[in-house]
Amino acid sequence: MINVLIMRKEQSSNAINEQFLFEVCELNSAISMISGRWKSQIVYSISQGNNRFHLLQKELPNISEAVLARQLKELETHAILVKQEIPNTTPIGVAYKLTNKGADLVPILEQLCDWGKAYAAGKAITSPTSPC
Amino acid sequence: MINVLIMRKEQSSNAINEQFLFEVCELNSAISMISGRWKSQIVYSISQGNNRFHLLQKELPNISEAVLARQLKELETHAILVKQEIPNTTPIGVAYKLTNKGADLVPILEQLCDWGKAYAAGKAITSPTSPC
DNA sequence: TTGATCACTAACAATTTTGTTAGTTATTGT
DNA sequence: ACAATAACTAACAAAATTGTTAGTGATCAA
Repeated sequence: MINVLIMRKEQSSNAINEQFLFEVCELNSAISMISGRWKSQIVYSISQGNNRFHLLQKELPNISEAVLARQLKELETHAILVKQEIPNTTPIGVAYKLTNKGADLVPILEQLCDWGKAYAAGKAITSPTSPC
Repeated sequence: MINVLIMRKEQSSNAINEQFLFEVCELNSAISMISGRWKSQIVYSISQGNNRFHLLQKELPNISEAVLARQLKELETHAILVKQEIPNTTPIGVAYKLTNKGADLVPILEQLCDWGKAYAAGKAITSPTSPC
C-alpha cells in the first residue's frame, strides 16, 4: 500500500513527461542538464578559469554555499565537470574541471549568448562582442 | 501595507537572482526562454512543419491542452513564435510561425541535440544522424 | 440534437526547484 | 583561545513550474 503511494511520486505525470521527452530526443535531456539556475553561468565561469569553490562564490555573489554545492554536484552527476583535490593544500583545495563533454558545451553556450544578445529587447549591459 | 506584501513576492530571492543572472549575461535569459518543459520540442516541431495546435498535440501525446497553450503563449511572449489566424477556416484555424529569432534558435537546438547524443550514457533510441 | 473538432482560458492542486539556516572538519593566523 | 578560510551537508521553507479539471464558442456531420 505504501509502495503504491511511493510509486505514485516516482511516477508523477511530471516525471513521466520528462522521461517521455528524453526518449523523444536527446535535445530535451541536453536542455535539462543546463537549465538549472546558475548552471550555465557556472560552466562558463569554470571555462574562464574560475575553477575553485570560493572563486565561483566571488563571481556569483548572490549564490549561497549550499546552492552552489548542489549545482556543482548536479553538473558532476551529468559528467559536465569533475572534482579534483589539489594535493598539499590546507585546508584541502578542490579544483573543478570541465570534462570533454563540458568543454564541448561551452561554444554552444556562447552561441546561445550571441543569440540572446542579437535579439535582446533593450539595452545590452555587456559589450556586443561575443564572449559573455 | 498590501503593496509591501506584493513587493515581497515580486522581489523574492529567486526573482532577484534570476534578474541578477540576466544582467550578468544574455546567456542566462536565453536559457530561461528555452528551458520550460516541452518548449524546445515545440520549437523544433514547428520548424518541422507541425504548425497547428492539433498537430503539436499529435506530436506530443502526453501534453494537455492547457499546458500546450501556456507554453505556446510563453514562446510568443519571448518573440520566438507568432500566431497567425488562417482566414476562411471554420472553426477558425491558427498557425504558429517561428519568428527570425525562433528560426535562428533552431540550429543551436540541433547542436545541443548532437551534443546530447554524442555523450548519451547509453542506448540512443533515435538514429545517430543529426536532426532530432 | 448529439457529438466531434479547433483552440483556447481560469482556477486549483501536485510536484519540483530554489533558497535559508545551521551545522561539519581541518588548518592557519593573531 | 578565538576567529577566519575552504568546502562542504542536511533539513526545512519559500517560490516557481507543471499538471488537472472543467469550462468557453463556433461550426459541421450523422
